[in-house]
Amino acid sequence: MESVFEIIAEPNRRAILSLLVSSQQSVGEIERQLRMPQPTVSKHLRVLREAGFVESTVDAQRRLYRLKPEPLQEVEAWLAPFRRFWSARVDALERHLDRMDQSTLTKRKTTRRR
Amino acid sequence: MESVFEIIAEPNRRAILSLLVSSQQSVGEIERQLRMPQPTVSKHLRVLREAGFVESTVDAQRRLYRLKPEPLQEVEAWLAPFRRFWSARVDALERHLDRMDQSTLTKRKTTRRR
DNA sequence: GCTTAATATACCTTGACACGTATATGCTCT
DNA sequence: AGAGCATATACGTGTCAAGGTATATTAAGC
Repeated sequence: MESVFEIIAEPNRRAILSLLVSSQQSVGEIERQLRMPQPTVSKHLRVLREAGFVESTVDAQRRLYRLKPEPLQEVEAWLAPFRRFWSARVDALERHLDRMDQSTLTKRKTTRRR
Repeated sequence: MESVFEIIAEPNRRAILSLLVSSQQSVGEIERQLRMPQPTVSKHLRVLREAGFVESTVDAQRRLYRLKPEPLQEVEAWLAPFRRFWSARVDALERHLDRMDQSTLTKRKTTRRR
């Protein structure tokens, strides 16, 4: 389980991460919201913690888990070069469509991205 | 091999994708540049093609592979909510640093993101 | 101090997938 | 048509990680 990509390949872990975007959560809260057995949650949290995706603080018997940004920023960084690529493709497609059919130009313009 | 995340979990596949950012490549070119056995390249390309990451066109005996944007945009989309989260964290850190040490303010400001 | 709640860990089993080696398919050129 | 190159597929094997069940740890409250 070396790379950040292997970590987020697991659906349950992605679910946990998405859940933590809103706010920190205890193990029990995660368990209930995602309907997964407690050992499963704990094991995935361990993987996420060791990979730096989350950190935990102690609150009585509970442990509160919250996100840490670095690993996902690593994914973001890997993705960056591709972003240039696909926005170029979208632009090219739009230019192509503009030439093909002027009648739908207005409609498309309103929903154009970037 | 359902999700796009499982696809990009494999390091060789990520290498192939990164290689294709610059331009389309034949199987042999990929094989040589990444120093991996030909069946390995072909098998990974098959996975990438079936998942929509790449498409191929025939050029005599060669097959030229090029990127398709959609699956990686899916990753991008999943990542989006987290981006809000970590830029907030960075801002908080910067404010904190601004208070701590005014002497380095100028230098940091020049390299600040977003 | 004992019981209960919250979380972590141990152990086992199963399945998936990446790799290597060998072979098949397909195209080109003479 | 046959030889040679480029790419794809088949098959057998080993590894590793996820899940389930059971149990251990730690803290709280009476």
